[in-house]
Amino acid sequence: MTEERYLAAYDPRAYPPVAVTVDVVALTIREGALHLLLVRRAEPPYADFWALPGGFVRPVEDLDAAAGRELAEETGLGGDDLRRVHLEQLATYGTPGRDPRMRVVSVAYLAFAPDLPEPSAGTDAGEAEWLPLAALPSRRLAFDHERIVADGLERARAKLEYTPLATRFLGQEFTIAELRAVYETVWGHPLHAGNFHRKVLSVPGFVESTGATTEHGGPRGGPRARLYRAGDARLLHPALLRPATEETAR
Amino acid sequence: MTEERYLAAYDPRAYPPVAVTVDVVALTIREGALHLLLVRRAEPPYADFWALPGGFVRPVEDLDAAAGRELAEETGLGGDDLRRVHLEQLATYGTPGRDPRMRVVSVAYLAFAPDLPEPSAGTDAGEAEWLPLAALPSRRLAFDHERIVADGLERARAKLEYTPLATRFLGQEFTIAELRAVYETVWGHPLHAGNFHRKVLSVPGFVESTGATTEHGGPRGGPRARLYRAGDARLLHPALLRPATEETAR
DNA sequence: CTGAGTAGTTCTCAACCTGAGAGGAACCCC
DNA sequence: GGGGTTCCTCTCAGGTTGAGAACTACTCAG
Repeated sequence: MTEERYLAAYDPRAYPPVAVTVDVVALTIREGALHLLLVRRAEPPYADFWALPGGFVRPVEDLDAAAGRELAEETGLGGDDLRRVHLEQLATYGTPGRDPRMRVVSVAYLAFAPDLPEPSAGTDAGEAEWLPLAALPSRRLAFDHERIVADGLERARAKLEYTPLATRFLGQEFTIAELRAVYETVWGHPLHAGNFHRKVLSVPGFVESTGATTEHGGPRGGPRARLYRAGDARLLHPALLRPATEETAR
Repeated sequence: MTEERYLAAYDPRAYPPVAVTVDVVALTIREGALHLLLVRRAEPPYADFWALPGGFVRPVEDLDAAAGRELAEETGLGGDDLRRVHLEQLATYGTPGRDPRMRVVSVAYLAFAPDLPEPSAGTDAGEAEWLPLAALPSRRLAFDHERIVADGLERARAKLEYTPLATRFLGQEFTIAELRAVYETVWGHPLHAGNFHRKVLSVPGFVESTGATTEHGGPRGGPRARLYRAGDARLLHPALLRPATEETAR
């Protein structure tokens, strides 16, 4: 059996070393637009390029923990704030040559965060920023990070359909209109306010009422809105499907 | 920036080595039951335990290629047969201590295969077998492979909802009833034949008619069935949702 | 060869869900 | 105080789903 042959005959220490890293696609919504957390690289390769926050997994550290640590380091977030962030494994990228220095296998994570204070605040160094996604196409990222971001975005769009994770972009209490704005921002098209409202309230466990309303109406008028918090569902049934996008990815 | 500090100050060669492996959750349907490909380990750790087929990623080998190679080695499949198998990345498992020998990060893959000849046929050694999933609970697997299998099964069930991958469990041509049997097997409950039929034919690109029918009726009677082949859709719109499973994973 | 049973396919009908539009009411700003 | 904006609810038509039944073509046992 090949596995056994390898385990027996093969001493990994004798082979070219492999490094394992984590990279985080961290998304948030600021001023109605999706933003991506990027850090500026100081050293080659790709010096001065922007890249996803990430780094080596430590010798005794779980992958999830490494991703959480990287996110905390770059955002300056800790404790409770960090606990409000959704973090999930996205995919693993390990094509030979993706890092010119050595074989690097990178486990990518996807994070949804509420609107946070400016990044890099807590950390020791370096430039970090929340980049509006609209500005991304004009910026080349290090390594294969553009592909990772694209995969992350697609995953994010899909996740909003069948999970209540849209609430992770918002504070503890939010209005249905704010929740709708999250969907519109991530999916990139407007939704019918009335139908969205009906649907959100009809899915069991998506949101629960706090009984309270906003203090004031909206800045441009309109009544006060009722406030909700996230419910206890982890999956939405029935799902909130996004309007058909013409071609079904044939 | 922490990543940079590491890259500069940190020589991975000086650290305890990390090994990267792939493991494959390969599923097929034989005699109306889901089966999982397992190999028997010859060497410690977990000698004599059954495990997922897998092994080290070679120094210059892409992750997907490594998974395909492991699958081919254990099934004795090659060329065209292998091309009919669906292979996708599942998730990555890297908790420290999951392999007692050293730090091992394993990239798991999920495969859907049509009913294949007995495994291990083409390979050089070792025991390999297709185990009916019903027999799995009574068997302890090596490492954290039970968890990986559980994750793979959940992914498989979800994938059948919104992709046409159920066809990958079947031959080039199949009847709607055979397709329905795949869904019933993977989801674990019976489906309404008439409604399933209507739905499959109404989703664009799921299946296309060959114009032919089976040579004979079924073994216990019934008319000949029309034959179809997989269509060109890669996503099902609208999806084929599985009946609500009581608790919505609250 | 015949009749009972099985299964593929189509149809019907009620229940539900969705998209689109409209309207009432609360609120902002001027 | 009035115009414009937004939250929330309602209505209605169209589509989809779940359940059941009908029709027909076939196999198998007798």
